[in-house]
Amino acid sequence: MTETLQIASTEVISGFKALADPLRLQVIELLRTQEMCVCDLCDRLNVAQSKLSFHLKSLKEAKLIRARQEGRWIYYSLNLPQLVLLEQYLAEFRRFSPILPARACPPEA
Amino acid sequence: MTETLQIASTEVISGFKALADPLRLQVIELLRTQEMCVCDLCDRLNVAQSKLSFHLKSLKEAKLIRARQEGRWIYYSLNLPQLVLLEQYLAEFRRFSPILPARACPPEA
DNA sequence: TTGACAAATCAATTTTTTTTGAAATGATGA
DNA sequence: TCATCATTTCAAAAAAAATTGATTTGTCAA
Repeated sequence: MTETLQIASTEVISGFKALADPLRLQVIELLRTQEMCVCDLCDRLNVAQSKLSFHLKSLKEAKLIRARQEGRWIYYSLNLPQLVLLEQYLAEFRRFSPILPARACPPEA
Repeated sequence: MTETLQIASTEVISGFKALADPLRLQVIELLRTQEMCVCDLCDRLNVAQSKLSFHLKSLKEAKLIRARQEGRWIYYSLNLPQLVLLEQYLAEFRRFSPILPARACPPEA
């Protein structure tokens, strides 16, 4: 395996972006153990529904959650594989990082 | 082990926030294999120095990188443990997530 | 000392993201 | 068909983050 300069994909970036907000992270954590409909999430997070909707959209676009409609309700659930993808992106750094040798900047003339 | 509702720490959030930008992610990737001084990073990323400085600060505040001064140069390097912390935060989800059972919203009267 | 250079800081501006409340959509059951 | 309810969408306002160019800080070497 060579250098593998990982051009971070848009997916990775939008994933991190979606996780970079306390409310969205709380949503993710609530969905950790079970599917939930919007009204439940609203109640538990005590947040206006249109606000929540906005954040759910961002999580969904980042593919971190999935939506399933059932009658008038929409159930959201975690999309584990996408979280795993981000986890693995980070794991790469651990995998192949020399012990960070210094490197002289002014090219030793 | 019980529910372990992980109140995502500020550290985790600022970590993800710092990673949620293409330029900052590129910095992280460049530092993956070696320490680098600001001028090198500037060159490689072809970006104004004050702009880079702004982003380096955000990465540093998130503890994802460290700075070491040597003469007039400042060398930046990855702070692996902090990346690992984020990795582990994500790993938690994989560890303890039931296969996402549905849950009826209108409490079955 | 002084001049040159690396890097950080600053203030002003621009861009992006978030919040808010109101309106639209769409499914349901009477 | 109609009223109701869950949710999304929208437009305007507010807040936060990023960009820019100029200035400052600090270090070194002449």
